[in-house]
Amino acid sequence: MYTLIHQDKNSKARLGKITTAHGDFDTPAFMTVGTHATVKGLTFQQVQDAGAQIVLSNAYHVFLRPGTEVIKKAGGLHKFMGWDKPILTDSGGYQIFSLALFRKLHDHGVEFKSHIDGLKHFLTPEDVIKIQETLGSDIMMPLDECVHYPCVKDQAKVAMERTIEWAKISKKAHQGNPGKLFGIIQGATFEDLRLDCAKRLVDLDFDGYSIGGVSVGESSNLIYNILELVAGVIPENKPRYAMGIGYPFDIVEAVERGVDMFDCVIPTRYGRNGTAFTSGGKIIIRNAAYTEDFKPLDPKCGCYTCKNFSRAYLRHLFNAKEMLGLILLSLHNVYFFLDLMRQIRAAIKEDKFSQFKQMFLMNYNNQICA
RNA sequence: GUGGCUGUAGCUCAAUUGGUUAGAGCAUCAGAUUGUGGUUCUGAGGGUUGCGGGAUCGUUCCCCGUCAGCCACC
Repeated sequence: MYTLIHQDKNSKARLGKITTAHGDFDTPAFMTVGTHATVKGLTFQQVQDAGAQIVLSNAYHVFLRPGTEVIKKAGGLHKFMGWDKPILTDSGGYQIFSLALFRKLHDHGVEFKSHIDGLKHFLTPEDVIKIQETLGSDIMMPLDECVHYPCVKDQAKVAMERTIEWAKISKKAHQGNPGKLFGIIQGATFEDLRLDCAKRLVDLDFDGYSIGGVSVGESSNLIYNILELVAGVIPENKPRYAMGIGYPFDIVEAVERGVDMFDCVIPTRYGRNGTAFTSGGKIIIRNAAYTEDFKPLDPKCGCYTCKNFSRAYLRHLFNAKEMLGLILLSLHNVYFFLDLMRQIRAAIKEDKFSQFKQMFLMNYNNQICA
């Protein structure tokens, strides 16, 4: 499934390719998030034009609405949403964290009380695999338990053990399925738990390994530390996926530590809330400073938004609460993240990742666009 | 012209019928958002209470004058 194409000579950054039933994608890869079978605000044509080779969706959310029966009748998630390239589906493990008020955890599964209609749904690890099979997911995540930060060690260990147990059950339930299945490494910020979890999941031999339970409130340095530690024990021939990461600088730091895959709501959520990411740092487009700023968001960007619209116009759209503002900023942010990945891959190919990182962070932190 | 009602933050309105530093929503300004619960959350600035006088220890509140707006009647 994973082919290592080139290992950067001066860092752990690596260039690779992942093969799925719906085509290949290059790594390091960023997956735009399409929780409800849509990348919010964008058509899949726009997502593809921005350079996306794979998108992420969410089994639990799609299971709740429209429901797996509808997806089945539609001929699978790809056909339903009109995207014929790879789809990775998250299991609902993150919803154990993010929807903590709506669920009860048990050793054999999780009971969710739907935030949509209040109905109770008990989901086992087998159920979650079955849902993802019905969706026709190319890369599946097993049900896992993601804990809050800070978390006491005893609690982190319980969640980790449960996650490993569920991983075993998921692997068994997944047998014979064409989709790939990853193992999710938990263990919060405790190095011994992380190493123990990684080792035991590697022994179970998954198609790839996710590093979960990061970016849940801890500092960047703690995140980098765990990523470096865990990436170091995942076999070289398996992809490493840092779930929910992150800011552009987080992605660059993680790539340097050998991480291959990322997903994050940041480009679309920030886009909807009026923040753009640029090579010169973050731009909060509502700020009065842009009232008469007729430059593009990022003069170095080749996206439709930057080629056609000014900061002043985008600020106007946000102030007037016009939906085009959300769309244009989401489009730019998605393009920016995907373009960042293209630049990262190009740098690794030439063994220049370290120089790239240094330049990128310098420009980004100096706010040269602002 | 006469009578009545209303004037409080940029806007719409509060202020326990005279009592600490006149509040709120919206707007403005700034910040937050990490495997998405789709316009959210947090903070800040902003007042000569139309203006002038008076009574009172003390007034957005009571009295007088004046200005503005609205309504009714001549």
